[in-house]
Amino acid sequence: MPIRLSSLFLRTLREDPADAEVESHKLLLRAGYIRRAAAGIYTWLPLGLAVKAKIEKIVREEMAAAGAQEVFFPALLPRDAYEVTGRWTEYGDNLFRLQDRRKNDYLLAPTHEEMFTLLVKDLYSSYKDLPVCLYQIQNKYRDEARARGGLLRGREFVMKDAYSFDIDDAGLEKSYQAQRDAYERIFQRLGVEYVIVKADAGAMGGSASEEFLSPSPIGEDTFVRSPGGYAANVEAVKTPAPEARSIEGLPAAEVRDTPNSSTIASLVEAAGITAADTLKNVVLALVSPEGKRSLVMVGIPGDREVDTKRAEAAFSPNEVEAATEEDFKKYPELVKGYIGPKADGFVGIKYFVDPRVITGTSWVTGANVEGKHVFNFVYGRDFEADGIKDIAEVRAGDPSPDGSGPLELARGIEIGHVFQLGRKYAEALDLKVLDENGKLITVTMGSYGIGITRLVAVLAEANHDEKGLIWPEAVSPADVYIVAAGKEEENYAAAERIAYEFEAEGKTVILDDRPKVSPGVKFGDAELIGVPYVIICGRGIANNEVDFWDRRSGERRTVPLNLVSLQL
RNA sequence: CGGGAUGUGGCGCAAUUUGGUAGCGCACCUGUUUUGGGAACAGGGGGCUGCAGGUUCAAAUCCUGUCAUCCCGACCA
Repeated sequence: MPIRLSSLFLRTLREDPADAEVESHKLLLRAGYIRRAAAGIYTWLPLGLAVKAKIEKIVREEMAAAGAQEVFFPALLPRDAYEVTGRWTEYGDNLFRLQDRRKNDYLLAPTHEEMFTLLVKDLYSSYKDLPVCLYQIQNKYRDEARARGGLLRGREFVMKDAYSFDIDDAGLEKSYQAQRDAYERIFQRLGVEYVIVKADAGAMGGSASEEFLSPSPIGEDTFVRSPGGYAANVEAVKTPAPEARSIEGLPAAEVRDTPNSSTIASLVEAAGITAADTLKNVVLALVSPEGKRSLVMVGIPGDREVDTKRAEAAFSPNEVEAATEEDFKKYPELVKGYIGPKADGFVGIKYFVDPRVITGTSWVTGANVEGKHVFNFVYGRDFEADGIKDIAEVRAGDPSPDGSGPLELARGIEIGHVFQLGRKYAEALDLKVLDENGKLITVTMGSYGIGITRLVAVLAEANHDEKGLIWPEAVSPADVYIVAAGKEEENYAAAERIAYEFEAEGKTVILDDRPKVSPGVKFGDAELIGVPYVIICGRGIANNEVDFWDRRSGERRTVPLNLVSLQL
């Protein structure tokens, strides 16, 4: 049966809703795909549901092809499982918590690692059962501090999450590759542009991790790529260290007066050097998961700022904050504005340096005395560090870690994430199986996510013009959109006939059979709703002709009625 | 959580400065005419102005509190 606009639950809007900012959000609301129920929570209308179902269908087909089996967990979970892994507390304010009538704690699941792990533990106990890969397509709940962009970052959203279970690392590698390949096929079939970037795996304690980003100026993730094909999330970029140089013959370190030069800018101005010649020593406060606060100092080239995300990744699982006045008070040795590395170090403060600070490099840096800096301060001769921390900002033009050329910075929307979790959850939840020698071994896991509802937004974002949406064929709510225009009965009859012909061929049809609606309104709605092919049954019907519109190219042509079905 | 802004029929907005009891466009309903680019005319339905207090003869408007929403930032397995 064609979807009839005369009875479809739909109301299109002529004006942009005031609280929508990004195009996909505006258009999905205007074209009647979704309605806002609360901040970051959306109701799906028939058209929206059709698009979502198309995406899910493709995902299911490719998951099956990759050997994954579908299950379905509750979204409402008891506290227990999350207590074992510590996430009941660790997840913080982002977790939706609630109680039942007996005051037992529950949560709305933000993710399901625990449940999958426990399910496999529940049913399997032999290496012969593995590998196995399970997935679900499910609502997730995260009480985001700030939902944004409509479907782009919601507090309730649909995610496909898959988990692989293997007995060893080689198996995990294979399972990971199978999912990664499936993701490539899924995104290709959906017609969505994507870049696979290396991601930082630190926080989750696993090893390999890659994100699928869809490049977009409204993306929340910044990534880098090189002409030679390197791509990584900024958090994961490893700054290449230059070759160590000889210390021989370098001028001796020299403390000079540099009054009123407590900032890099004023120092550069006063000393006639460049910011890149200076070593900026940033004091950071680390807050451990247990809430303990400690200070560290990191020396980075003076022309760069600290990238908070990179710092968080480098010091994970600690949280990183700027040191406060109170922190400084506890360490009177630190002379603000003139802080520098000390041969014997500061008591209680670890000192790290940027990877670019290597043996033989010479710096201008603080002398730990008000109004003085030390020049020709050479790493490996005059000072050392406790280690390397790569927390400085990455800039366009920086060399790629693999030597494949200068990096370019771009924004992207995360649409998928594949991740070798390893044994973190299996260990925490005691998921073990017997191996062929009858010995218990811990299972190793992979985790693979695709943001289904986010994909609706990403596809809308990438496929629209000023008139409305233009869906890729694979996800369009229908294959063809037929408009009965004009008032003549035969136009409506012809539209009906064509609709049933397409349906008979297995195509899905939206039929605008609304009586007494002017052609302009119908054309406008057709363009707004965005089915890629539109057929107009109007004044041409008298000559057995219809108009065929290609929504994407804008091409319009008149075709004989009997050849209509050949157009698709 | 910090900064900014906004809450008025389904949607977009006005009236708030200067208190006087809510209006316009779209959408919706009825009728007539109209039908290839968001028709015309006539008639009509729908709003405790986010909520709670307060001031006042009188509050959408002033005051206090509170809640919510949006944007920027922080945060975001």
